[in-house]
Amino acid sequence: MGITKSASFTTEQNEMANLLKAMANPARVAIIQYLLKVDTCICGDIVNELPLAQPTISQHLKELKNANIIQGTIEGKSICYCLNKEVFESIGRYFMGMYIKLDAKCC
Amino acid sequence: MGITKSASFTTEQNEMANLLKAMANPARVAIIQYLLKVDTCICGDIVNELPLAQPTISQHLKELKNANIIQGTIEGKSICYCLNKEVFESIGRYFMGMYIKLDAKCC
DNA sequence: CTTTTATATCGTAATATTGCAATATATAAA
DNA sequence: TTTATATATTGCAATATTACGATATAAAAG
Repeated sequence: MGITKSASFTTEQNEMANLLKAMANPARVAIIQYLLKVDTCICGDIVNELPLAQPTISQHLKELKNANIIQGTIEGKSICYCLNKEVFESIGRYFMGMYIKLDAKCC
Repeated sequence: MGITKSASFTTEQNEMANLLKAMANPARVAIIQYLLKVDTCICGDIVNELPLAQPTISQHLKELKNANIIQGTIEGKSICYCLNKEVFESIGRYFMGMYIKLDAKCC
């Protein structure tokens, strides 16, 4: 039905799925990589960096903000965005933890 | 348009987005966690573990297989599934790498 | 061969996502 | 105040995802 049966799963499972979903789009991957590359708060120029219309990017930024992956501060008439470090540590540990627990041998 | 402009982004960006998308669903998060928990190849009992119908789980397993996150081997009339270790190392490193590069200070 | 068990595929309904034009809002500059 | 610049919101069309009943396939058991 296009609707995910969230109620059937744990809060942790739903939260992880939502966080991953917020990153699971090439435009948002590109935004994250760009924010990492410039290594500082950037004001405004994300729109010029990506081959998408301004409303589309605004929408992607909103989703990243909702997922707490980025934060934005109003700076005059533009907005400064940057990545939230803790989120990347948390996801990184999640996956590295799985990797370490996993056995090398498989079926 | 519901269609992602994949052609506008790099192969790496699209591949990362696809890999994350394959994990970005609570049912698939639950499947991955279950496969990790049992810590061995399991044959058949995923359907009994999750509150979803058999065709739905079959579909989720197919998506995980397509993304190379799990692999399945035919074992008589059932199928043995297990997680692909490399994928988790690769994603883990991706996020930990970002975490390390990130500056503590933000806007 | 027939039945049982395990899994896959098809078809379809409900809902979600993506992208953008048009437009709104808000601040800064003139 | 008027204009320019930056970002957000609305509304909508195109497409994707999720879930499942019905059915198909495939191997093992009887």
